[in-house]
Amino acid sequence: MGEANATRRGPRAGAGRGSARAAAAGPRGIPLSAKLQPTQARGQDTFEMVLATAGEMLGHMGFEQLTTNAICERAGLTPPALYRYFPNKYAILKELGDRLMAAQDQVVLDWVDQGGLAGQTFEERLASSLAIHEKVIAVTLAFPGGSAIGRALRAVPMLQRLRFESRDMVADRFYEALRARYPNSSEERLRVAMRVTVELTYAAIEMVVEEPDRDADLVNHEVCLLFAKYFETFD
Amino acid sequence: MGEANATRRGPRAGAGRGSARAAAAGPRGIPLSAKLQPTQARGQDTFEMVLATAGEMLGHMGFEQLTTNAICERAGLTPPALYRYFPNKYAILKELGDRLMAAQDQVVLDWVDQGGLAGQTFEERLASSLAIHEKVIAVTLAFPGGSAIGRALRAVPMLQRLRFESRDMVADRFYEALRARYPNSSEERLRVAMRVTVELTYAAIEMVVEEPDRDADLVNHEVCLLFAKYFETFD
DNA sequence: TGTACATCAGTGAACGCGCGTTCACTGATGTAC
DNA sequence: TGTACATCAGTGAACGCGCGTTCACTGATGTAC
Repeated sequence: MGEANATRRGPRAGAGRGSARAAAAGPRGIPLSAKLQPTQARGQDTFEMVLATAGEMLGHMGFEQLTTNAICERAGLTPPALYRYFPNKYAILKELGDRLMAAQDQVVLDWVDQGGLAGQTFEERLASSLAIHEKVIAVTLAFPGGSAIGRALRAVPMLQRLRFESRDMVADRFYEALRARYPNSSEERLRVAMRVTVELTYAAIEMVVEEPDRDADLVNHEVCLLFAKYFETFD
Repeated sequence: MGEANATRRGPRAGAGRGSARAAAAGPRGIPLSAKLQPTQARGQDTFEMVLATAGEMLGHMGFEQLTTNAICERAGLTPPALYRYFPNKYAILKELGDRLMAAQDQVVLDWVDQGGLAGQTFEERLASSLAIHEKVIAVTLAFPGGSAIGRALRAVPMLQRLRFESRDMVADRFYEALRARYPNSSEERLRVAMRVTVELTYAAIEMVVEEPDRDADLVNHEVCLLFAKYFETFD
């Protein structure tokens, strides 16, 4: 039987390479996107269960130690149930990363839309920036495995691109929100400045999230002061 | 023979747990420190060969894909030669991380000792900070696998501590260099400020290193301007 | 409203591969007298 | 200065484990008439 299976498996080896799914493949040809979207409620539950379990496990371990088998065991599923929706663990990480970034981006973009960057006085801007910092930190801490997912987004080459895209998108929104306010700063400078601002803001947030019991409020305050002063260089 | 080996291996299982080496063990009991220091020139060469090969490989792949067997194959060694000096791949990453951080720290501390933080005018300080930024970036890019090692230092929980220690050490040196200059700022605030400065500086450097062909000079300039303005808040 | 059929969802069991690791051993280097 | 011995360094070959993955199958849900 073993041999029969082996020969029958033959033509399937490397499935996905060059196939329709290749469009969603990562750098090394590893497909990242979900294989199938569940259509029934039961399938949806399973899909979410995998993500919730993986997120929870990432709270206790590095993403390296995370394995599909372990997720299944903990979630009370069998591996084929997981493989029905996710081709591999990176697809799970990608989905978690997408969701974490979407959750973070949403509070930030809402904040921008509600005039978060439009404070008139220095103190106003400082307070506004402090508020969004704390909100993003809260969102990240509330997200199961949030800090580990954040780390994975930096460390896994194929997820890094997603992080850059999210950051650049937020930076573009910052740019648009501030363009009119600082008519004498060049577009080039203002765009780079916003990219730096967003990237360093996220780094500062990670700093607080990774060492949570260590002066979080003081760090937040200094970081916001830092950016408030920096924004005074635009004109 | 297989059985005889199995029984003979028995007492060795879990060696290191509770033994003398446990002192150097990581969070989950995984020992990190080198097993044996080579005493002869030949051993030194092997030790360095492992590190050089691992660093080189990290330039092409994420640290997850890095395996001890693959390092050996590429280095032209057999696994037991590697295991003579390194208990696992994390010990290799740790050694590389130590060396990268030592190389970075050295240029930074030399810069501090040579008055890098002591510029009198705003322009002087800006230029000085730009110089050290570029130097650290150059050191990182010149280090084989530098950017991947930097990522591993963030992502691997057991290496993260080393990164924090290095950062705090540099921040303390910054504090000491500036203490006298800003007598009216509280120790607490100045220490936190230095920690934030160093952390965000490294984040900015990683940003440039990870996306090297993208406005590196503009980013550097903005980042240095950012910190120069921030330093004006001390008194 | 009930039956027949198609599709969706998940199971039990196993597979192959390669990773980390170790064994008994050979060869190279250093050292005591 | 040469020999004997101890220690250091590295080899060839294999092991067990567990990870990712797949198979043929059963059960659950939805739908057409």
